[in-house]
Amino acid sequence: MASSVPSQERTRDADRTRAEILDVATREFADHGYTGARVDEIAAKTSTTKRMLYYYFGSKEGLYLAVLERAYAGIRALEQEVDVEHLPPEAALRQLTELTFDHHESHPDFIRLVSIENIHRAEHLRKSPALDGLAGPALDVLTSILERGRTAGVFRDDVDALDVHMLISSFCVFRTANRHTWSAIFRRDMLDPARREHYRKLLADVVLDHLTAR
Amino acid sequence: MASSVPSQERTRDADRTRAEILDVATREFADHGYTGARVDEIAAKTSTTKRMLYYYFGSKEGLYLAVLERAYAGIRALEQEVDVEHLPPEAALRQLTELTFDHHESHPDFIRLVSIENIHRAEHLRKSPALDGLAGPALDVLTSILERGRTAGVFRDDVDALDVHMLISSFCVFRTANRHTWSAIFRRDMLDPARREHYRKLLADVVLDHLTAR
Amino acid sequence: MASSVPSQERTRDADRTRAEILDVATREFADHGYTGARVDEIAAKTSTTKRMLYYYFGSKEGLYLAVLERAYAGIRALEQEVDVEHLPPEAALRQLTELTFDHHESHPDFIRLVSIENIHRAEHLRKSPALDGLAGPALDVLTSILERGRTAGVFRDDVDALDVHMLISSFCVFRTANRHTWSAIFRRDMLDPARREHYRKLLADVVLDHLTAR
Amino acid sequence: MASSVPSQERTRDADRTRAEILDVATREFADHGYTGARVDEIAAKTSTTKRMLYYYFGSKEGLYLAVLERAYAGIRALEQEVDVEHLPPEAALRQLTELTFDHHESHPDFIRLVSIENIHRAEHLRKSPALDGLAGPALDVLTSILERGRTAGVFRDDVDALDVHMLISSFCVFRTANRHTWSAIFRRDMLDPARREHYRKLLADVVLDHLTAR
DNA sequence: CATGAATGAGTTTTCATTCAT
DNA sequence: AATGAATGAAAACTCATTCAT
Repeated sequence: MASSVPSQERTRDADRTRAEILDVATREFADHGYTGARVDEIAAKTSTTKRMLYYYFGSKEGLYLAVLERAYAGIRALEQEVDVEHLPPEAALRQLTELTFDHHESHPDFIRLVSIENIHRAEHLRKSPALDGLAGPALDVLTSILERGRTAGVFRDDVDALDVHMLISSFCVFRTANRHTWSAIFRRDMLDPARREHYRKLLADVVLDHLTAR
Repeated sequence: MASSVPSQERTRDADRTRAEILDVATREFADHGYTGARVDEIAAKTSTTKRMLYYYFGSKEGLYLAVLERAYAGIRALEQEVDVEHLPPEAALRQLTELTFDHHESHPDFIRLVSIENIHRAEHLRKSPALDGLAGPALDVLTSILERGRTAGVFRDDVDALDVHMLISSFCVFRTANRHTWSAIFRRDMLDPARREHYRKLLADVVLDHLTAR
Repeated sequence: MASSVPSQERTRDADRTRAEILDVATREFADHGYTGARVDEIAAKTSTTKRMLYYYFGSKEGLYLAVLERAYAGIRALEQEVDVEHLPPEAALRQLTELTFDHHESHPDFIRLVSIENIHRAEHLRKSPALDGLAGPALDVLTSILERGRTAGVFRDDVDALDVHMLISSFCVFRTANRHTWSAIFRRDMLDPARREHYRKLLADVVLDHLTAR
Repeated sequence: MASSVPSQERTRDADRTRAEILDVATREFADHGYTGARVDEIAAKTSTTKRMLYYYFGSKEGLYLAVLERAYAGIRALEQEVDVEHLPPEAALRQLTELTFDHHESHPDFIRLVSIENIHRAEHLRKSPALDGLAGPALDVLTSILERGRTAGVFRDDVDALDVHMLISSFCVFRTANRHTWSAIFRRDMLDPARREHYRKLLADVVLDHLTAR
């Protein structure tokens, strides 16, 4: 039966091949940076060949771009998971913060890719249409929570949703992105599972303390 | 005068050559990453030749290491500038936070180097003796301020100096390190001079709100 | 015919390329030593490029190793040529000695490579599996001849096959390996064809005189 | 007193410096070959500097030549040590053979230099006047012994002194020069002190067996 | 769609030698 | 007679990409 649906078969294989290449490439780019990653190495770790890689993605840069876009696309999922509209503003904000925290922790490759892309001044990301509409979803939930909080009189009214997002992101990103130099200098692993809960609560406290101050 | 002391002259020239190479190399490594930086390019932007670069630093990695060590050494200067012992704890903490903020803003190359070094899992930094004693100075002032604040009853007593330092650093580093992807997505330049004061105050507020909460 | 079997064709081309590189490299390494040989020069004398050389052999050392292994492998052929079992011991020993003599004379590159490898304290050869089982074949025939000679009472019984092999080898190797300094000092070319027969007989006589002495 | 004879002083220092450089250079050239030896390395292992090396020997080749000439000059000493005229021919030949054997064993660096020079087809040695008159002394004693032996009727009369010298040299040189590949293949160290006497006697026996055969 | 072989331009590194003092 | 710094040419090696089949 399978052999009677060659085109679908082929397509499914093609998708599988593409996905495999992207998986491997994500790991390699995240591990060694854009320049540091080796096309040969990526191909070798794949069940296909280098030729396929060029067939599907055109060039090293094309492959990197595809990796980057897929990584950002995966991130959008966060917002859809969130359902905090029914919670009171403070609880909702705490939960969103913690969800963001969890999300960063479970996507270290993505954070490394972002670091790498920043080293390259986001020249690839900027050219990509993948980020269109990435800002909205990321902020909508937060904006709504802050709104409710302000209306309810529990949140200060001089704060910007994007700044709160920046505060949360900076902590979450830093914890993963700067893990190695931090541990080299301060002998403390910010990703030590034993301290996870501590950091998770610390961040939420910091955010709420600021929003509810005075 | 100087020209009458030949041996010093020679030494000074060598130091000047070394320093010039390090200046250029810092820029190039910060700009393009370790792998992305080109020894040829570094040499070309120098008044000496590629050969000298190997004469002084042995290899590309040796040069990168020297750049990294010098960059971290320059950071130690911060702590010596700080003199907040005479201020009341809250004012002192605010000032230390702002000084740290300023310091990061004025050393973008250093922050890029740190990002790059994290991509490499701090393998170079870890091997270097340059980071010995880097932790202490960075935390001593903060520890003392927190102590005073706790004694005076104005600061909570369940906070770790290193965590406060992490909170401050994460914001300062993120603002510079993730500038480009942030701006690509949210269309807001975190380094826009017009928003500088805003962020500077925001961070200090956040830190103080948390320390003085309840 | 061959052109109708593409995969074999490809393989054969690759083998041909490999073999060509090895041929040229053997000459160059034998001529100038390991350090003295130039990768660029080897490549230039090839119908391919330097890149291919690295593609197949990984590094200059890898290429040298391949050259060395192939050279030693070629030597094993000697033992298979020898068929002296039907001769009486003395005639057999004389013939084996002369065959060894001939073999060395016709493989000057091999002897040079061995000299070179000794300068490097056999560090490459020692790491190579190519020499496994090289000792056996080289000695089996000789051992058998000596045995027969002893049994027949024509050879002394206090001689070691390996020592006889050493005696023969030293003369044959020296004649080629030290040709140049010898000729510079004594004005006599040990490889002069006119003296070939003389040396060939001399060696066999020396070996037999010792084996049959008393 | 010493300081009152500056020119002699200087000369003596100069000689000492020259000698030290030659000592180090001999080791380095013998260890790594002509191309493999590094001028920097030689200078570094010296108590003087690279400049001195060029001052005294002009170039790497000049230094190598000086090393080679000194090494050959040292060899000439052998013949002066020998005093076998009072011994009967057979004993004299045995003793000369053993002396030659001992001499080679105690000059491994010289033998390595000879191998190296042969790799370079004796191009340096040939240009050097150092070898003039090297042949004579080396053969005079042997020639005289053979003469006496022939006259006495104990030695065959169809042997050439130079061929006997070649027979002796080949064994002695091979034992040192090919030590490493031999041991790699046959697992027997030809320089093992425990086998020294054995080889020493073997060679003398072989030489005498041939000379006295029939 | 697949595959090993091939390529050219570039990248790091090395080395004997010389210069300024 | 001495020294650290400097140099240019060459050597080893790498990489993204394409070709032939």
